Order: sequence, then structure tokens, then C-alpha cells
Amino acid sequence: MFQLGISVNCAVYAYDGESHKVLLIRRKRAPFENAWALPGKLIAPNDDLDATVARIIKASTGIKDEDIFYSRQIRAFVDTDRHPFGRVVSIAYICLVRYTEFEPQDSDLFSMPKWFAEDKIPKLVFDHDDIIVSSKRRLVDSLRTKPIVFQLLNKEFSLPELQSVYESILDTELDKRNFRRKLRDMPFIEDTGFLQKVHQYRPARLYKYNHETFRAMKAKGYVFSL
Amino acid sequence: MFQLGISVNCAVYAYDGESHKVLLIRRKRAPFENAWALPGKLIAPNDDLDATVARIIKASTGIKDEDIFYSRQIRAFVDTDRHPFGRVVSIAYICLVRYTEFEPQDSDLFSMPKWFAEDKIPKLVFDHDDIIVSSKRRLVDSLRTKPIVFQLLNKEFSLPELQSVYESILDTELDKRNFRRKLRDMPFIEDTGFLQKVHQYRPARLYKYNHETFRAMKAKGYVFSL
DNA sequence: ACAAAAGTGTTGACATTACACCCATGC
DNA sequence: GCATGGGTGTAATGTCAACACTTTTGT
Repeated sequence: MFQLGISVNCAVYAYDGESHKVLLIRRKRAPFENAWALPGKLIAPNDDLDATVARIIKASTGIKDEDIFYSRQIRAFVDTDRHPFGRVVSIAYICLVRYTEFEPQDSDLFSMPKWFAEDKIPKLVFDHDDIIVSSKRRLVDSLRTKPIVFQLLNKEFSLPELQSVYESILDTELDKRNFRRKLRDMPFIEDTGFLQKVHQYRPARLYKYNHETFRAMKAKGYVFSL
Repeated sequence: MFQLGISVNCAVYAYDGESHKVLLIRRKRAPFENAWALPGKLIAPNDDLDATVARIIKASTGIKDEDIFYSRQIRAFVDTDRHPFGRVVSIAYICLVRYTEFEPQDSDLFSMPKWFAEDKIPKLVFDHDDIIVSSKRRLVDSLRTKPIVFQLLNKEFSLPELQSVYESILDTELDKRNFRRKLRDMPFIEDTGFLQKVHQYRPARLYKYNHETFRAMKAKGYVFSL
């Protein structure tokens, strides 16, 4: 055993109604104080990973309820020369949050947390650029193979919103009729009967995701695929 | 920063002609000396992850050439109470090797390295059971979505062998005609013109995998899927 | 000639794509 | 009534699953 540190870094994604965004902060400490980085912190001696992730999300977005976001480990980034102070292992996480429920704000850990569109991401410290690349790949993959879009939308959402998220993240245009048919035919996507009024035009129907139904189907061999 | 260790553990898979096997060793050190475990070691201060993985494979199988196996990180396993000596982070890897090119043997690090069928795996130390579960899931997933079976077979292989590997790992029976058609139609699987003579019956045609062809197709948008 | 494993095609069901117009709402 | 975004069906094509017999080889 020798001296080193373990940090957890989170690639936090949200969808603001236009496109997907990732949350970046400015560092409050050396090295590279004030540089743009992924929100992260060293793991405390008795904290586990999930607690550390929750702490990071809480600090960067001010959210109270820690249990309402999705997070999965991507992998560990280890490189003898990635950190000037010595070896630091970074365990990277991807987190999905609902834009409207999280409000980036300064904290003891970070300053200036801000949402960035994918093509506006500045140069980041350490190897955080690599982590962003891996997390985006994972995001695309997860979106295609798991019902996790719902983590980015309000509990009640419209099909146009759903399609817009997919188009933004997968970076393709999708056929409206085919997309809608496919999604509507999934039994775990339920019509709430309510309408959405966000503009002066025709309101969209609101749907909600029923996780129990999905779980039951999955247990019987169903595989989600967009 | 505080005192801890980083270990690398490898789930090493091979196919022996019958079914897929995973390599386990007996520990040479405390704690739990002599218990069955995944081959692994603490990372040395100036080694990177790939070098550590290579060292582990070399020690457990005696292979000389370190560059002929496939390895990918699964994820980091971190748990404050996973190791009795204090916090140890285990970074887990999945490795695929060719059975005939690797010969398990005792070394300075491990004793009694041995191939185990999936249903014969003994109780392992620490959380290595969890690592095995994750690595198997990853193996199945990778087999379905990437052309990596070839890492388990000789450079020249027959279609019956190929099918057998898939059947063993996916734990299903596959239709011979459908399987063969699908694989033979992949342009990166090339007929060598040679025949295999392993028994007294009709010999099978030998094929080989052309990675360059696959890469070119992938660059043009092709996605592998079994 | 026989035992064992290698090899080969067709059909029906299902899923995916392509494509253009009407509808509901607020101003 | 008009501007804007929400909503709908069908036909053609491609993909996947089911299925049984012939060929080659060594003994």
C-alpha cells in the first residue's frame, strides 16, 4: 500500500427542452483552481461510492432529495501522471437528472456550476475530457438499450419531448410516426389522459413511465431497444 | 488522501473445446492464504493498469507474449469493508485468452491456477463472487455486440467451434443453419481453404477473422450483432 | 457400408422503413 | 382564419425463425 487518493467524478446530464447538457464546475482548490472540471471530490475514509456521488450532486445542484437521480459507474481512470500531486484514481459516474428539479449553485466544493451543450464544452482539467467521451458513449448506449430517458424528463412527458431527447443525444433525426408507434406500443408507457399546455398551439398528450410494468416484462425476457 | 491500496483482479476466460472456463488461483498471502480467488495483485507505485493486467496474466498462465490477449476494464469495486486490512479498491478486468496458448502454472504470485466451468466455481474470497457475476454479464454482452469470440479461438477456426463457444457462453442452443449463414455472410470472416482434422469424421472448413475488414466496415456505420 | 459430424435452402412471420396529410389550439 | 406544432396509417422491404436431409470422412 502506498499514498494515493480516490476521487469520484460525475458526468451529470440533463435535458433542458432544447438539447442535452452536461454540468461543469470551476474548481475551488489547487491544483488548477478555477479551471473547468467535472464535479467531483476525493472519497472520504468512511464514505462509500454512492454516498460520495450523492454528495457531489447535492453540492453542485443544491437538490435536497438525493434519491431521485440515476447514476451508474462508468469505470476507473488511473494514470500515474494524470494528477500533479501524485497518483489519483478517478472513478467516473454518469448521472441523469431532471433539469427542472436541479438548480446549479455555488457550494463549499464548487463554484459556477453551469450546463453546457456538447459542442460548447471548454477544455477541462486532468483527463476529464476522456471521461466526458466515455460518459457520452455510455449515455448513447444506455439510451438505446434501457428505459432511462425517463430520468431526464418530468414524470409526465409528451411524445414530442421524448423524441427530442433521443434526437439530441443520438444526434439523428427520427421518423415521427415510426418513433411514436414504437414507443406508444410499449406497455410501460401509459397515457395519463392529461394534456400539456406549453405554447399557444395544440397541446400534446402526457404519458408516464411505469417501471413495475417494465420490470415484469424484463423478467419474462423482454429486451428494451429503441 | 489516506492509506489504501488499489488491486487489479482479472476474470480470465478461455474455451477448451467443450465449454468456457474461468481461471482461478489459490492465494499465496494473508489474508485468506490458500483460498480460491481471482488472479490479482496490488498495483505497484509506477505501474499502470495495463502493465498490471499483463503481469497477472503472465504469472498465472506463464505466457511469454503479453500482447496476445484481450482485456477490458469492467469497473472498480469499492467497499469500505470488503477487505479486512482496510480499504482496498479492486479494479476488475475481463480477459479473453486462447486456451492452447496459455498454460496455468504456479508462480511467485499464485498457486494452483486452474480452469473452472461456470457451475463448478467454488466460493471465492472478498467480493470476487460479485466480480465474477459482473464479468460474466459483460462477457455475454460483448459477445453479442462485438467480434471478440475470435480471441477465444485459434486464429483458424471452424464454424462448429464458433457456434459451440456461443452456445456455451450464451447458454442457449442456436440453429445451425441460421447461425452459419449469418456468420459466413460477415465479410470479415474469411474461408482459408484449409480443413481441420480432429476426428475420424468429415473435417470442418477453417475460417479466419480479418480485423481490418471489420474496422473498415465499422467506420462506415456497420454494427456487429449476433 | 456404417457411424458421426459437416454442410446446405426455402418459406412464413414479424419488424422496420418510407412517406403526406389532417387536426387542435390561441391569437 | 392562420400559423404552429400534434397527431395519424399503409405498403414495401428486410430480417429472423423454423425446419430435414445430403455429404464427407475414417474405419
